[in-house]
Amino acid sequence: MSDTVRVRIAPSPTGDPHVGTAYIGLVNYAYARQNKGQFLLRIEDTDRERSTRASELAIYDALRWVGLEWDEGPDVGGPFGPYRQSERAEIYREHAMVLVRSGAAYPCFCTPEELDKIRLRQRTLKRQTGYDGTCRAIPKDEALARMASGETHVIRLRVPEGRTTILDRLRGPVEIENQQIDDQILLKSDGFPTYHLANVVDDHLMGITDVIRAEEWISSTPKHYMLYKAFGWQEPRFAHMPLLRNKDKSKISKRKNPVSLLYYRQVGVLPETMRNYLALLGHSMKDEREVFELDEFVNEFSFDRISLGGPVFDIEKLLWLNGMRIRALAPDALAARIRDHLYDLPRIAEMVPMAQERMRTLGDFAEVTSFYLVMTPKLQADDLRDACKGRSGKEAATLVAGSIEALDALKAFDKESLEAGLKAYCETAGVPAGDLYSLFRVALTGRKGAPPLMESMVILGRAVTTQRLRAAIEALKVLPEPKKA
RNA sequence: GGCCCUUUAGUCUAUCGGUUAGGACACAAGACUCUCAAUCUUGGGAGACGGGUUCGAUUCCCGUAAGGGCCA
Repeated sequence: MSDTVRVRIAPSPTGDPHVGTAYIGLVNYAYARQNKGQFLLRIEDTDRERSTRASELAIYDALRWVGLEWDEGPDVGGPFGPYRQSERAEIYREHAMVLVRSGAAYPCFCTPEELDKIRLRQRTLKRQTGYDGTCRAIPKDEALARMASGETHVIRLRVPEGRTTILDRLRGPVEIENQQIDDQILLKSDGFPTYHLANVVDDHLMGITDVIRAEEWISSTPKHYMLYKAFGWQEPRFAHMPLLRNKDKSKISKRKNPVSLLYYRQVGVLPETMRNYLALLGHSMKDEREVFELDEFVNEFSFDRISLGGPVFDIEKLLWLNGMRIRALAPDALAARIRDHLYDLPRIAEMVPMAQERMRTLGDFAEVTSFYLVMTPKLQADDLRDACKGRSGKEAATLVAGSIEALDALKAFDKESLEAGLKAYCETAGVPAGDLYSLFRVALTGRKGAPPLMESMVILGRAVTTQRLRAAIEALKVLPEPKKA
């Protein structure tokens, strides 16, 4: 292993770029810079169904926005590429074969039906479920021959007896019985690798010295140790950072929190606030300073100063910090930032079609479009009440909640998709579309009269739209019942 | 269900065996102010529980509980 520190983040390009990615990225970045090492970005797009190019580009955009520059990656290149897993399929296949030949892995020919049967039997016997190892016993020659004949198979890791002890820099040794670990699938029947194989192979081939990732991976680390051992490779050091949490302490999720970096950017959180705030979670500076710059964090970051309780992502404190940082800006600098954020021409141009026919003076533009720009429109109880069209607040809340799922299911967030998706939802829910739209209008704009809905949603974007709908659901749930006339 | 991780106020955290348990957000009160913010001052609020170890535990060990993650 080389002396220079090499670390990486490896996000999957599915959905919006996530605050968790920025959080882990920040720590990796700080560690790399502090040690004069390299910070790499690898795109884990082996899930061909869900990975999109748009999402990959959004990751670049969002990570650069928070100020994390990488030394090697799909877009900037580097000596250890390609850095996109979908372009490395052959490498994984070859490595899987190495393990099959050495006996550390074996092909499994069991069909899904057979696996179901195994599971069912284990369940009725109240035994631990998992692969029973049927194909382990197939002699290597026979197995190789069947593979060569084109018989459908996956490749599984032959998990040895005994126990595995991993070393986590933050927790010390963690021990686990190998029995707990299933014979992992390394290569799927379509020839694509699973996370574990791809991850270990890439980390090794890319010279990664330190794996700093989220705690959710800690229980798969023993599998990774086994793989390193099977290949005869030195494993990197591991550090598992605490997981960011929702208010209810569950793993941070878009159902309960805005998690898209794009959301925070759009709403006007400064990038330096975002990285400063993330640096406050799970780590503290020596003098407990809370407002500081990236380079200070790079200097002071230490694994010794990490606390392991999963921190709740608190938007209140984020906004307080943002206010502090806004006030600390020189007026000229702030002016420029506001101009870039609010009055950049493409953005205005997007809103003009909504505003033009509603304007008598130029100044009216500010009024008409204010709800696009504000972080949270104020919701009047009366307006919500009216928008319920006779339903109770709770019923309306359920209706909106269902519509969010319909929106989530949309691949594209454009006018046509929105219209089709919402219409279909209303039909299955047995609700006139107009009723839902009234709720949407108030939820999204804080007004009863506003520019066209679908277009407005497109301008607001997916993250802001869903966040506002969720806020409206909360308001609807506690909506006082109307006084009986 | 099995395994693993975690545990200081509503939230983020300091403390690396001896402190009146410190700071920050939020909250409350007051000051300033045409108002609202901002700012300043003040206030309430914490070591999950039970055992050990020790002269002494928030701190070390064990158990329980709770929360979380992963696997199924």
